[in-house]
Amino acid sequence: MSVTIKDVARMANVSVASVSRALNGHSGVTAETQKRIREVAARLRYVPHSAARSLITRRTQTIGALLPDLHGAFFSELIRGIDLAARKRGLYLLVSSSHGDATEAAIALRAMQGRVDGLLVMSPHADRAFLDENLPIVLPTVLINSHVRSERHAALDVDDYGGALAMVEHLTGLGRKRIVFIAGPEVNHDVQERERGYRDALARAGMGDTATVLSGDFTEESGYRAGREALAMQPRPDAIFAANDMMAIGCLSALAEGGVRTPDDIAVVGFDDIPMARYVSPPLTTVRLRIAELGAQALDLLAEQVDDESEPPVAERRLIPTELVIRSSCGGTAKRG
Amino acid sequence: MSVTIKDVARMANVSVASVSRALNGHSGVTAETQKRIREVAARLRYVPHSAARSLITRRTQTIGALLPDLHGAFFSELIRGIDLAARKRGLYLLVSSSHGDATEAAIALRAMQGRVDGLLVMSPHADRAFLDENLPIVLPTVLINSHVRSERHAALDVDDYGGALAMVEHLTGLGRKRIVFIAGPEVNHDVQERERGYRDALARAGMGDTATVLSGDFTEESGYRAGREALAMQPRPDAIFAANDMMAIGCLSALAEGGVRTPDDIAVVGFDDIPMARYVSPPLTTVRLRIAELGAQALDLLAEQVDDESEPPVAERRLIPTELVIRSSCGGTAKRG
DNA sequence: ACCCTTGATGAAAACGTTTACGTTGCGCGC
DNA sequence: GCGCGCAACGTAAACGTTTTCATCAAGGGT
Repeated sequence: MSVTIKDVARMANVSVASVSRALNGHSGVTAETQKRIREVAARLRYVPHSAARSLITRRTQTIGALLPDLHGAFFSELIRGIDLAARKRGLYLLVSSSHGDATEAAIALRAMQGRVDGLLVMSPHADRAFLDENLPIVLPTVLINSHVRSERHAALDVDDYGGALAMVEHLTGLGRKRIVFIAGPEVNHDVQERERGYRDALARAGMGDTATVLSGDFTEESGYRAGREALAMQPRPDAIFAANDMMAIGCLSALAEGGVRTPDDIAVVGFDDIPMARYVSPPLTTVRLRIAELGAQALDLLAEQVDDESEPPVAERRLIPTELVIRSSCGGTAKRG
Repeated sequence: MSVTIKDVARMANVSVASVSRALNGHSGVTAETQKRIREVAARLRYVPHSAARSLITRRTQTIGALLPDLHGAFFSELIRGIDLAARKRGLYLLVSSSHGDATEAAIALRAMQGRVDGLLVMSPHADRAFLDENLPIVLPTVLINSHVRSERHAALDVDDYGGALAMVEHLTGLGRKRIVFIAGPEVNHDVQERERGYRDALARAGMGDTATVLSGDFTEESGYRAGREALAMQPRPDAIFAANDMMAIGCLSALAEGGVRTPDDIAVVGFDDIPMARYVSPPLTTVRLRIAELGAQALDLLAEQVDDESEPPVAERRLIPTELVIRSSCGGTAKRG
């Protein structure tokens, strides 16, 4: 049926061992015979049977990615980053996403057993117990944007804290005095970090006692509600920092409805830099996440672990920096589009 | 090191053959021994070595997806659809995306050789010659949204034509008389189909001679330019159909700037139903694509082909229906949000 | 009582690689 | 000229499954 290493060996008048050596660039084969073997292989369109190879080398050249049910841009950016980095290293990418619950995620994780050399895990279900239960200890793993701190697994997070800190410092720098924060789902790790950045920035500015947190759930509607709440406050805030862009956008509507000018009366800023952010009115100042970079670096980190199996996996933890995107909704200097 | 079928066999006092049979649910093993073997396997946390299995069965239980550099939501929806359908069938998903040029895509395609049981191909580079050159004939393949008609490969397309047809019929039904179309990149297959739908709908309404096409390239800016062009036309159009939402949004800006009311003076409609579409002012009437369904059905189609290898792959071609989303930018009845 | 069928089980081959080890031939130092 | 080392190459084992074939016991029909 398909052409195997034996066919190549026969056609080139050598043993299978030589073919293997020649094709893998190992020593112990003349440049001349190597050339001949390579030519024969190319002519026969020989492609090594990956399963057979994996069986003996115990390497699959594949890494698995366990991803959550993400919203559009985030997901594609992440995969793009991972995929590009993987291809650069000649690795394959096995993807499993959109798990409804922890059980589904566990099944997916288990299914990847033995098919991958390493694992990229980003999942809301992936808490400590979950990982201990479902992850084979030996498998190199990198946790992406996880709240779990494990001494066994490396982790790579987006710098939510730093981004929020920078954003609030920008607002205080512009002279805003009463900055309220619209929070997101409580369980969300990103939200917690963003709120922490908000509080710390206020504290640094000596305004720690002004911290005010309105509740939200990442939806536009909850942002709208929070906006109306803010309007009713006495004294009124002069800036609103929403934990994500969708809520900021909802908030903008509420303010516009209330006849309040943005940013003149109240500045509104968000987080994520979703595509829509630049099109709302006024264009939204926000924090950009470099998701592709997150994915790429996660893969690199993982690949390093996979490569030197000698080392016990260091539980390194890296942060991906965020970037302040100043548009006009904050009333500051517009640095970029 | 890891636990193999031999370990299970030894612990259960049977041969490896029986273990294989028991675990795969084959006949020729007592219910009793099967139970015993299953228990031992579970206790040892035995998981079959997939490479060894693939080596002998010549099945990898994996399907490959060659995807282009897609924009956010489209990409994630597609993968979600594919992934969900794949998991339902116990198949794995090997992804390779974001190929800059045809060479990169070819390399990626070749690399998947032997690692997958079937292929999902969606790529602007995947023309007839490309496929003939890089696709092993034996490998079941489904082409997604491709302009290539091949008698060798099944194909699954979004019904761009039908969507455009319905949209234009909706506009004519509302009494619009001078409907112009903003085209996208010429090479784009979707664009061509959308334009074809536009022209056919006009022809059906007996307005074939009013067909007017402005050029665009899918960017918001090109939509803006086309909008200004439309404003300058004599007589002015009373409806603008943009080949995608981003251009429609750019067009809206141009009209607003020109002091023209939408939809009263000129209706504006788009295509894609990107998330932003409902948030612009006025909310955009558009055509929704069911991308997840596209992905899911593509996988199903492929899986069928993989399963009955007896049949020579029928070059079936299916269409995924589109859905008209009526908002207020067309001046018609708002049916949904 | 004997043969034949049937069903459960085991032994071993096969899948296509990589690699440890053995063999050969050649050049080089003495 | 002789042994020695080394490079090139071949042989065969090993990886962990599935599956074919053989074996064996039990049971049923004559």
